[in-house]
Amino acid sequence: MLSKKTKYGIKALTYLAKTNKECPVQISEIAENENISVKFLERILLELRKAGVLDSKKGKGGGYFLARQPKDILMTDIIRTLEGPIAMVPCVSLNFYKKCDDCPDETVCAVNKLMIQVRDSSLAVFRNNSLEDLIRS
Amino acid sequence: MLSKKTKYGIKALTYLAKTNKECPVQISEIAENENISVKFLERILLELRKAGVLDSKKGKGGGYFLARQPKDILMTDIIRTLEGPIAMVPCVSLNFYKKCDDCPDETVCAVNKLMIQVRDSSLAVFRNNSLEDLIRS
DNA sequence: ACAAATCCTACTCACATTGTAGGAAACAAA
DNA sequence: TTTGTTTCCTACAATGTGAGTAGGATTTGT
Ligand code: FES
Ligand code: FES
Repeated sequence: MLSKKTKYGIKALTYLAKTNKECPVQISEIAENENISVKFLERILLELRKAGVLDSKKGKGGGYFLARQPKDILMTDIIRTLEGPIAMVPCVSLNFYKKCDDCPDETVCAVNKLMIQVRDSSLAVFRNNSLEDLIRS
Repeated sequence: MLSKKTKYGIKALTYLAKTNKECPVQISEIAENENISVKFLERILLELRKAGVLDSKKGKGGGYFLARQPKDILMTDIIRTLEGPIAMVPCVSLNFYKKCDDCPDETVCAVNKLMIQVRDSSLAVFRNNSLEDLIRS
């Protein structure tokens, strides 16, 4: 199940991409338009900024704005930042690999082989969708 | 993240498919060979039986066995039984559809459109893999 | 009758998710 | 330089979910 955090993050980013403003957009504006708790969204946008997807400006007239062009922000970036691994088991994760404690040998593990296929197919979708693709469709 | 329940379920089923015995196999035997808590596995196999994937025999000499041929047991059956929806958001689930409470209109929701693609690609993998495919690879 | 196995419900415990509180730091404008 | 506005950051609370356990009821072969 997709976490609310990731869901809210995607919605906030699409909001920023759609309302293609020059000036920074405040958290409260995004939260209001997308029905998200202000304080929760605040933390989410902070994570996205630290990941280099967003940039921000403090003080009066401040707010958030995209750090790159929408076409250069891939879903893989967003998902990995907010949701974590794309793979369903740690042993097939490209960016968050970890051995499965309960499988003696992953080269003969049926779950491993199945989940590699699932990872690849999901990854293809996320890689193939930029923020621009999302607001176009 | 794939739950332990589903992971254990798949492993138990592949064990049954591999050790292609005539007689029923006891929970304790599967649990021991696959490093699974006996009582936890007991509940899992019960769910699979209720879903029609497994069948069982009680009393002495009893145990579990596949209800169908391995090639006729698809991953979609197993995942939906143990893990629940394949989709990452309820609004794109084929078998467990539910409206998203926080999205006013799913026809204009970017998350919805993205997750439909993810669902379709995952579904293709699960539909394309039977229990027989898993033990062959 | 007895032993061996599944069946079934309820319970506990640990952890993650979701959301909130409250202030510190930066910035612009008066 | 003061004031108000905004992001920044940490800690906390409430809730929900996952994982595993306990204990007995039921069925079945010998
Ligand atoms: S090795 Fe990771 S699922 Fe078996
Ligand atoms: S309608 Fe389900 S994610 Fe927006």
